Amino acid sequence: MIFSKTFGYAIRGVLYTAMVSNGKKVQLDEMAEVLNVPRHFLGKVMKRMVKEGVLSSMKGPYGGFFLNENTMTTPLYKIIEITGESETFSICTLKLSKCNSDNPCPLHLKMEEVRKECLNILSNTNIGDLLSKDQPDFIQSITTI
Amino acid sequence: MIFSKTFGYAIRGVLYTAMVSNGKKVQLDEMAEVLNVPRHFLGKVMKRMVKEGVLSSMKGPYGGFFLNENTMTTPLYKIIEITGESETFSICTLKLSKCNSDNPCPLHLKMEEVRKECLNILSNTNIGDLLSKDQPDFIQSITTI
DNA sequence: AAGTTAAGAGACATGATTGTCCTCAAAAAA
DNA sequence: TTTTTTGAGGACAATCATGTCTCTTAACTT
Repeated sequence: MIFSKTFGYAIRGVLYTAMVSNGKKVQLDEMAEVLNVPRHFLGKVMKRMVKEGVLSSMKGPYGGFFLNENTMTTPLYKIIEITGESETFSICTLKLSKCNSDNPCPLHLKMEEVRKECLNILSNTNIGDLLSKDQPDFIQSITTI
Repeated sequence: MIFSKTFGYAIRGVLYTAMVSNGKKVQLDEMAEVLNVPRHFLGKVMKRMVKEGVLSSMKGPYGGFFLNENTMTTPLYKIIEITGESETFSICTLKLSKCNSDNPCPLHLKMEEVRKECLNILSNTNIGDLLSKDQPDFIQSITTI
């Protein structure tokens, strides 16, 4: 499954915030540098996360991004929605808009199962799940591009 | 799985050729019109199919595209390769180039299985398989956009 | 041989995604 | 209240996928 770069940035941004902020807030500058992501672009991505309630932010000195009550339980699919990619799971592989179960293209059935499996993963995995593994070099795994 | 429009055009072009050509050849003009695809763009896609041996073509009057000994046994994955999308199956969901089984990103394991399943489908399905179903309105299913 | 028909191929146009730059707004510190 | 720090937001640039236009090349017909 190929999703946008934006999706990758979003996940990594949220995960990084969750990992390093123990009460304190994480600044965009730090985040962009450590994640090796264009700062202003990341800013817009994170802004959308905040707007949709996945994360919170505060301006001014000692401001930055921080977790809220939703963050850990946000399913990855929610982030797919926010980055505008939920159509991924309904768009026909051959890009036929009229393709569906009743009028399937020749690839429809075979692809349907893969699509569903992927949708299941993204719906049933949340941010907390990604963090809860005892991966010693977790930070490294999301910052090494 | 989202692949390019180009991939969709390629598959539909080859399938259409296989369906309507009984010995005779299929012209680009007809194909583009029936498939509802930009003519010159489709031309370039089909050209690549010919260059890679998936299909054959002939210029001049009564020329056009026609099947060859490879067409029916061409796995869909071959067309993925031709349209330059084989990286789909190795690119990390978070777009981390260093992500792999030894140094996995938090999503790596979960996505790996989906990716493998999809790769299996595309490797084990060929053009002939897509045609062999007795779908009465097959042509309609690949021409109705 | 000349004309016609079709694919091949290059140059350019458009649109979406990604990336950059500069300014604004809010929150804290001085 | 002024200054500083930080995210928010708009305008624009670069890149890549897709689409359009025009000319060239090859094969057949006359």
